[in-house]
Amino acid sequence: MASLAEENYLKLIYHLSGSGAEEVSTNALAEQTQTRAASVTDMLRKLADKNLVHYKKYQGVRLTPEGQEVALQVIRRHRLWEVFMVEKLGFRWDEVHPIAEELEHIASAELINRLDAFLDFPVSDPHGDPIPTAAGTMPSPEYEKLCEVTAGQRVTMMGVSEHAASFLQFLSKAGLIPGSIVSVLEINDFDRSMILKINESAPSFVSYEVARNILIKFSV
Amino acid sequence: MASLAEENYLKLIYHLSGSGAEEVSTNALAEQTQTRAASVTDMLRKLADKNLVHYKKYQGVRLTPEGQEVALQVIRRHRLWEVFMVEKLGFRWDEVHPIAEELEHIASAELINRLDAFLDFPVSDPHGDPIPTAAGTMPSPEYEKLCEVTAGQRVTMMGVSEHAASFLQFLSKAGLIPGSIVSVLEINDFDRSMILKINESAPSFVSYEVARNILIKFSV
DNA sequence: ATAAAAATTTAGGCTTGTCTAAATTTTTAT
DNA sequence: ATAAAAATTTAGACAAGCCTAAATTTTTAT
Ligand SMILES: [Mn+2]
Ligand SMILES: [Mn+2]
Ligand SMILES: [Mn+2]
Ligand SMILES: [Mn+2]
Repeated sequence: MASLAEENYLKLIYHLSGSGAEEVSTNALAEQTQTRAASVTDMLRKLADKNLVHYKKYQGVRLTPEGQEVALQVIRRHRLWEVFMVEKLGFRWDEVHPIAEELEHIASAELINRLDAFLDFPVSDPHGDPIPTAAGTMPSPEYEKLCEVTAGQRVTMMGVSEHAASFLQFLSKAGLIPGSIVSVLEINDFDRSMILKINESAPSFVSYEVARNILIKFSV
Repeated sequence: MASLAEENYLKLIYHLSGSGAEEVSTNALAEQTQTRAASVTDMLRKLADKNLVHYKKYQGVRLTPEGQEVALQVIRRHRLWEVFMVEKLGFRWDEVHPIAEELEHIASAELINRLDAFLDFPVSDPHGDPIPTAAGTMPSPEYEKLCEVTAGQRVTMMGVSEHAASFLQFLSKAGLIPGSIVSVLEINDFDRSMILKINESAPSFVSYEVARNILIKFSV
């Protein structure tokens, strides 16, 4: 039904709107799609004609329920393929995103549901992002940012909010991957950098910029 | 490099040319692609400009070495995904072709080579068709047609030369799948139909039309 | 050897998704 | 409250892939 380009726009609108909460601007979409604002305007009109977005000229855009459903399906496919590539094919978590960008457009529901079962119904992808259900709902686990943890606390690494390959590679090297147990040994007041103990290995240093992009939950 | 449409043309030219042996006509391509001859002509000019086919007006088309390499890659991807769907996801062999038509266009070589390893380097797909190597060569096992077997002989079912879902479903019901051991009990001279014993089950009847599309090798 | 038939190509056009340049609307700053 | 700046839309264009209708070339049948 929705073309590849349309699916990409819908997915992007979902992400940029904060899961559908706010309006998304034409320029924000143009920046992320690597296209020009004029091209975005054209597409928004088409999506509005198909009832996939609410769009009023100059007023930004948001997903309709139909548009959100398409977006969530695409995100579900993307994240399941990422799990497949990491868990079954042995890819690293910093390698899979660009390939998932292509695989996410293979539409067969039968394929995706069987893949889901084959992977044992994972609830999150290799980066800790939740996987929408077949029924089209997005689980929203409540994680904190590592930068908000106080010294002396022990937390579990749950995911990232920044997906750049270089960032992910840095985290792997530090042993900071989902599931890692992290104790905050020390926080430097001046720049909010942290010294962490990760899974019983030697203490390591992370900047505020890094800590801000790590999602954690407090260990019970 | 090659677009999705281009990949489909190249793959089709490969198949219709008998693995590159003969020239393919515009009309033959138009019929299979469900497009008009005029559209095929347009595409052939584009493919010729990119040095993927040899094309002379009114004289038909054949693949260049470059074109053949692309075609074999696409066929390799198609067949590996079919193995994946049947072996890992539990699809039936009559269900996977349309989905593989989409998956075959995901280009990542890394993905395909890892998938190949994950599947234990299969040499043929669920229909018995050989899988081109990563290096771009097509294995060509030499199979006979079941219709050429004489009464009393015992053979192994190796594949099919007709891929229609209805045909594949019929074969499954009869237990005629790759690997089955088949003894030809009787051949009816009049219509060349056969009575077979398949894997020790009760004798079953197949028409010449069916036997003609089953590939076998003689058991050693 | 020719005329009819079949195959193929050319000409002109359409849709999707993109572009640049120009016009318009909204926002921001005085 | 305006004027400048920023954001957005409109206008006109283009490539990819497809279409129909008409022209051309090749093949087949007399
Ligand atoms: Mn991703
Ligand atoms: Mn995409
Ligand atoms: Mn197939
Ligand atoms: Mn295809």
